[in-house]
Amino acid sequence: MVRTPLTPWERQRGERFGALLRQARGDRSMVEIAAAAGVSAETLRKIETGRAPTPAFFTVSALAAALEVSLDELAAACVQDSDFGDQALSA
Amino acid sequence: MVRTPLTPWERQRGERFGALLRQARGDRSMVEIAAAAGVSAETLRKIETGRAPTPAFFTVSALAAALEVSLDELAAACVQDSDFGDQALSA
DNA sequence: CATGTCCGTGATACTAATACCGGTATAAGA
DNA sequence: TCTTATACCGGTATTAGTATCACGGACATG
Repeated sequence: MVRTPLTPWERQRGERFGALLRQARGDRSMVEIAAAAGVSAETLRKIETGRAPTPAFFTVSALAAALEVSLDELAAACVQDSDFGDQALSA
Repeated sequence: MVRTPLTPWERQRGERFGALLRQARGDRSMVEIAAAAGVSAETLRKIETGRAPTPAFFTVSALAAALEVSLDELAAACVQDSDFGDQALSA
């Protein structure tokens, strides 16, 4: 095996991450935010639903800018409630 | 064409991003930082050399945590000197 | 009721990220 | 000199992100 498949923990983290983005989006439409971030609406939808659990850094950066949220807060919020911050280290 | 290939601008942004990470790493070794972040040394090297111009968000997040740098500062630093901050927006 | 629009979704296609392997170069130390 | 450690490079394999296409539901308007 060359590329490690995503662990269940990583997928759960992706779901939490997507939920955070959806919450930050509020009542604004997906296409509006996606257009503002320069990504396709389907990509945003996959990230929000957790079907793209590990999106690209600059994609997240653009979305965070469009949503006016902090990247550090996003990253921290995805790990805080799991209390497994170093799980990736043991893998 | 389904997935848009990386533009030259995106590759240059990746090079700047990698240079920032290398600068933040200082004299510490790649394997040390890579192990602390939970990624392979080859991945870190590719990101630093710009051969992986759009790394995953959580990969960058783990590296930033290992390097003790801010994600927001990293993202901002990659766009500041290019003066094309809204290039992705017009796409 | 028919039609058009907007939004979200599922399926598919294609590119890129990640990891492992081997080889090479350079520098420090025994 | 030989060994060791670090970093760079090329190739390969596999998974995953992203975009385009096509579909269905909601909602308004004719």
